[in-house]
Amino acid sequence: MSKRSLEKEENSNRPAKEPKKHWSLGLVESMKDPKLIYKETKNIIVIKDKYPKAKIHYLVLPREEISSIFKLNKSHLDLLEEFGSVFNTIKEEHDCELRAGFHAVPSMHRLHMHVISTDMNSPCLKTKIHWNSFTTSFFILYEDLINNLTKDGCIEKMSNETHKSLMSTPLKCNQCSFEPKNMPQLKQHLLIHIK
DNA sequence: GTTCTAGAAC
DNA sequence: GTTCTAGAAC
Repeated sequence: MSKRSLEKEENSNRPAKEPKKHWSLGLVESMKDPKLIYKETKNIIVIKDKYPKAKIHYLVLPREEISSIFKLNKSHLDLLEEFGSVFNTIKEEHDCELRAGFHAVPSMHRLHMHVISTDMNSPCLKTKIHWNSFTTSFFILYEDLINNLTKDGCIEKMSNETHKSLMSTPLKCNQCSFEPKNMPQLKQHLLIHIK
């Protein structure tokens, strides 16, 4: 008698034919989820980050299928100008300091600009990589990206060496000179900066 | 991107 | 013994 292998479907309600999508397409899926959409315009959708790394954390994405910052050229400057307008609008709607920028090495598909508050106070902020991806030059500020694109006509890829080096940067508070020993100590320390 | 967890660090 | 980090995930 042959042994029947068990189906390894995560969701048994979903038709088995539907292939499981790769995690890196998660943002494209999230853009379709009304529960996650914060606001939208003709060319842009703003969603709430599913794993926010601060009290406020949104993602600004184009409806156009631009996979990452590396597909950008000068023809996209108008679209990016709209990113800036959306950022200004979001700032008007919030009482806290907000920063806008892009990860130098994005993990997820679809060009996305992070709009994140400086408190960095969130249960989803867990690792050194999380921290360094928002507090080192791995985080390309919106204005810097515009300047680089205007100057070079494209966004240069970061070398693996630079990437590795930035991710292993020793922890340092983003609001003072404190250098915590580890992540729990950093997270505890961040609380003193909350008004 | 997150989850899980082995083993390093304490 | 417990806390914490960091690498694999087919």
